[in-house]
Amino acid sequence: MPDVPSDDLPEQLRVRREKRDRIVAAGGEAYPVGVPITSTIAAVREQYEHLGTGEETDDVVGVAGRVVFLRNTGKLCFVALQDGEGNRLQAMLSQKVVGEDALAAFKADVDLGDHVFVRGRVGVSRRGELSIFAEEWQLASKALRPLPVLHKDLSEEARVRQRYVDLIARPAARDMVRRRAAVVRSLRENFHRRDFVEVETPMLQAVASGASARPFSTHMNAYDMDLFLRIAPELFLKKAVVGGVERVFEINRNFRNEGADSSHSPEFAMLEAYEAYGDYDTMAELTKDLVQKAALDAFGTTTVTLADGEEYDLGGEWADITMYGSLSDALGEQITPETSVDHLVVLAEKAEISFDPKKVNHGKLVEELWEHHVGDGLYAPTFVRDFPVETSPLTREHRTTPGIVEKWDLYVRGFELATAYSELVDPVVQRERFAEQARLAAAGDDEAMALDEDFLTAMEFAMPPAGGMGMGLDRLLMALTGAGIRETILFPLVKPSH
RNA sequence: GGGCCUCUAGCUCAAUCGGCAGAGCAACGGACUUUUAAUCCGUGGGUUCAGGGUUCGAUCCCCUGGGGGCCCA
Repeated sequence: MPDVPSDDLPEQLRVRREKRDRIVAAGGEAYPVGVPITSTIAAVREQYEHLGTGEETDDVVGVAGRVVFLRNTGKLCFVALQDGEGNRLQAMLSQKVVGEDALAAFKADVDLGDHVFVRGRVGVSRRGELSIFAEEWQLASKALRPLPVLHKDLSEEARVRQRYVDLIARPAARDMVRRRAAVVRSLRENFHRRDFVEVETPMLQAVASGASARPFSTHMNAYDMDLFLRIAPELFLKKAVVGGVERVFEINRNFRNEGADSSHSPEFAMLEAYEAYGDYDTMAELTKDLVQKAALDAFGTTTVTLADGEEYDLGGEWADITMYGSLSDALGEQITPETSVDHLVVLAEKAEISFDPKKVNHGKLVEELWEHHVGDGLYAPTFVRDFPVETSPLTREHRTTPGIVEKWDLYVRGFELATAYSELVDPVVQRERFAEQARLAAAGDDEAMALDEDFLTAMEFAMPPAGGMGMGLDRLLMALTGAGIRETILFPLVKPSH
């Protein structure tokens, strides 16, 4: 805030700015280009963990870290330096060792939050704390804002607005970043072992298709043309399959212009994979392996401990149910693809499910009824198979049962984690499905899937039979940690506070 | 979209019935050579989210708007 006169700043900000100014005015460096580190906090901790209380070495190291604890007992100062992973190492500054001037400067210049360099011998204090007995110290970077209290969690709002502070203050925030990275890495390595090729498909699209969702729109000046941010990479990945990239995957962001809540973010990370000559059964095996290996690689176990302490088991075989079968069981009457819309409406009204009459059809009602009577109660990992055809315009019809499609949704802890199809590859049927979506759109369904003519052209060049799968990455992290979606995303969208 | 809760010091939170706006940590001045959220003495720090209303008087009650959270759809 360069325009704010320092008089108007809160005391703690003003004090730090004055220290910076004083250091610089005296010819010192508040922000040196570097400091001569010889080791890291983590390495020193690991290398000297065997030292006993009071033991000292002649090994001299130089390390730097953020000051998270500061104690001054007169002619002796203690400072705890923290690295980005939360590892801490104490430094002791004794007047006898660093000298009177250096100690006085340390007391005058250093605040909680600063990055500080110390060089000295490694040993263990009388109280048993591994320490550097500083022979010299140097400011590595001066903090102008005070750290929050480190003994209490930040408020949920502060966590997302200032994630960088959250990362300094809260171990769970630091873990999430690294766990997420480990999960993504595990997924990629798993795909690479299976000879899948990673591609990136367009974010900016002339037609946003491949899912039932409302897109963000934008404008390209050079072509004076409206564009959409993608809602799914599906159609492009299928074009890649047509072109011979027969095992293909993408990990990237999708954007949906819909509500945001504890399980929906307007931009979210999505994994999609397609396998020529696979089907929804091979996709189920693939998905289970991806999730279980990700849990093992990132957490060391398939029985993960959630944020509330609960243990959740992702290991072993997963339950497998069908949509019509499980709905029939829940209702105590047989529901089939032939069940009339009128009867489904009666059942929906009985369950007090609200629906838009002008968008209603057999498939939507069955899915609504299923979510209400079955889906909301699903907790253990469960594949839900064989969806109505109306709601799955990109999925091929079931190989033996008419009226349903070869699609499954994977439910984990009550929410939808992944979905997969035996892909529809008949270009004539695909065109008919798009035509039906167009009718829904004309009737006012703003989530109906848009027709992509170039996609249909691609299909006419013949796409091999294939299985396809999509999984929300943020949701995978939610499933593995029990956190809300905004905790799994490093910098989630936040409205400006003023 | 609807309902409920919430916004106070740098941070986390109090403030009884509408009556001087507080605590812990943090900060400032001082003491202290083994601290682990040290201890001791002293001090300062507020646009109570914004705007309006009621009132002698509003953090508190009412209205409008904004941010955040939860539940429902």
